[in-house]
Amino acid sequence: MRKTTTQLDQTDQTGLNPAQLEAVKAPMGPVLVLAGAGSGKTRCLTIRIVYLIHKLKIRPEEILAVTFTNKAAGEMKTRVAKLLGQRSGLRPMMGTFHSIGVKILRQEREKVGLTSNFVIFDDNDQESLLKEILSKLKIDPTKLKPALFQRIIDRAKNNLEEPEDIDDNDNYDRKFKDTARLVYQEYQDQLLKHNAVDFGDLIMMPVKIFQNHPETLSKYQEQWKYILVDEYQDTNHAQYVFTKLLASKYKNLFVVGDDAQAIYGFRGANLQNILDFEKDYPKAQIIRLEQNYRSTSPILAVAQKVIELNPRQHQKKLWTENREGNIPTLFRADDEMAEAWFVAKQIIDHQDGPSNELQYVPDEDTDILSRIMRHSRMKILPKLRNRKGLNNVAVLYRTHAQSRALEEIMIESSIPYQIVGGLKFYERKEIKDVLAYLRLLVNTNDLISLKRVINLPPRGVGPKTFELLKDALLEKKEKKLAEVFEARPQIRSFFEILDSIGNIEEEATILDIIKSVLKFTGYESFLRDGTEEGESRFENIQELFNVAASFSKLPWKEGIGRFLEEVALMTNIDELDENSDKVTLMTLHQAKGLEFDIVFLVGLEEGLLPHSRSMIEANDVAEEIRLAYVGVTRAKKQLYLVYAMSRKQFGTRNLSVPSRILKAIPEELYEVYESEF
DNA sequence: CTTCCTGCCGTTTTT
DNA sequence: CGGCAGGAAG
Repeated sequence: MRKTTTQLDQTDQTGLNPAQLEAVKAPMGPVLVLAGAGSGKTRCLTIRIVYLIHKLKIRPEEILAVTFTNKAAGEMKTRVAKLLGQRSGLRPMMGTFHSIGVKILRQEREKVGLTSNFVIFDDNDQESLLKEILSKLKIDPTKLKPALFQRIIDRAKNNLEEPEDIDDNDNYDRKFKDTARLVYQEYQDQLLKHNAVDFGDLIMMPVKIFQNHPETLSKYQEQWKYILVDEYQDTNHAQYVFTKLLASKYKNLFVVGDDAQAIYGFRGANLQNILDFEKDYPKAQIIRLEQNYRSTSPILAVAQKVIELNPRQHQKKLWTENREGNIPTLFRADDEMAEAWFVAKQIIDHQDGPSNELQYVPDEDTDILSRIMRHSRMKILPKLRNRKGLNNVAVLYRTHAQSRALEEIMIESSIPYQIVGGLKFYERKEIKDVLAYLRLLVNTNDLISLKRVINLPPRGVGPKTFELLKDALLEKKEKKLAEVFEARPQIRSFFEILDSIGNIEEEATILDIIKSVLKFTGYESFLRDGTEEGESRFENIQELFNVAASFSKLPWKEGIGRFLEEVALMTNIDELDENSDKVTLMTLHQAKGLEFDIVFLVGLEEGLLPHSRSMIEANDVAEEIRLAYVGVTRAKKQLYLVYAMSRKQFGTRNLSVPSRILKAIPEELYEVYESEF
């Protein structure tokens, strides 16, 4: 016991201030911690978990902690384990709403008509399914696009509403409302037939189960008596109801968030959830954390001006004791290449010291076209020599498309970099093909996967044959199926191959199975067609083995199930490797919760940040401002603000206007970087 | 059914 | 500029 106390005291002494300590030790009941950027809110939440276990002697398995990403959950798990020491036994449940939703669904699947080994459909699967439904219902997909229905379905599930109230599209008319309902219904039916769920279902279905089965809700209320939620400002309505139901019995709900950092409105996040916390829980304790431990005061001064563009939400003013610090730098680039060039030059200067090699000799003529053309002569970049410590540097942008120019220059100047997101590993064709084979293996109802792989390698199955096959399978008509097999013997052997793989003894590992699939289906030889590209695609699959290997201790069927689940719920940010010495390139959304010594915030232009699509509604612009605020507050020591006077998009060059966000920052808060290039 | 080519359309942000 | 859907030819 003595040791326990000492450990917690040590925890307390590692720099928690009185306000943070108040949060960690808040009495049981509803608690809202309103915490500014860089105030250590996630840390408070983590330490509170340890406090509950150590000081209050709460059993770890009675604690549920919800994080925003799997990566955050992983970090929290590591930290909690470390703080708890070598204690054996159970751990608190930590994960995202989605990963927790899956766990509940696995337990309660029969209540919503799912059977074991159901699969999770991602956006692409969703789109394929919707396309089929639209053609079946004779809806013109050029007029009412599958993407529109995806939005409707998402919104309905996020808000736990009927799918009818979408009005943000010029296609809207009276008939459309009925169509939306019809498509939604058919879509849900089809999902069930495929033994599949989508992302929205992972939250919505557990909520429905809780609502329809009080005894089940009660079971989970008893299981998790202590609930903690991080990034509460980004919860949507379904997640809010999910939390509220679970917490309604014991009301030991501890939520942490910052309304100034709410950036997921487009995904259904409802800022009102955090603003109304006091209304929902009248006895709630509100704790404010306003001291910032991350950034220096010149950076915070900029952040403050940015967020002041928005009307006041919760009153909060950040402050820091880090008075010293470099003043942020503003750079006006001619175009996106010059912007990237500036980033690279700053990194090289920082790592290797300022270099004269870099001097650019300007032309005499100063007209805009000549300046625009200059980047063609900027390619004289030295190579980076000192590659240590690059993981402290991040380049943040609004859209993935902006990464291209940056990437080019990074390669040219030998700056190691990692791009988070964009073309995801798991979105590559060959990877998705292999995953589809695996999905089919554990869930023969997954016709979307069947469609994907039945003709890989070509087995003479086109759309027509596939329709016949699908009908035969759906209606379970042996005779029809026999006919199809008769016409296309290759289909029969395809199923025979899958069958024989499916009958491999239980002790086989997931790796054996993947190898068998690659070999016996002929996919491997199909992929390795002798071209260099084929070989590199095959290498990607090799990489998949590394991930799958961590499931090789399980019986293969279970291993594949877990593997597929992990892959489906994996996010870009989970792939981020902080220990590799590389500059990180990512979107502002992905940067949430992270921090870097040096941050470049690029593309500060009207139309990009705030994004043109956001300017239709004032509310959406407010979210863009918060996004900029998130970006600025990622910087610990040095902040660069960059914009380009012209930018190429869709192959044509456009002149751009500096962002209103820049205009909101008084000139004395930054220094302008002057250069001839 | 497969392959190859043309032309069109598009880019917010993601669990 | 680039990805991909859809059409024509083999």
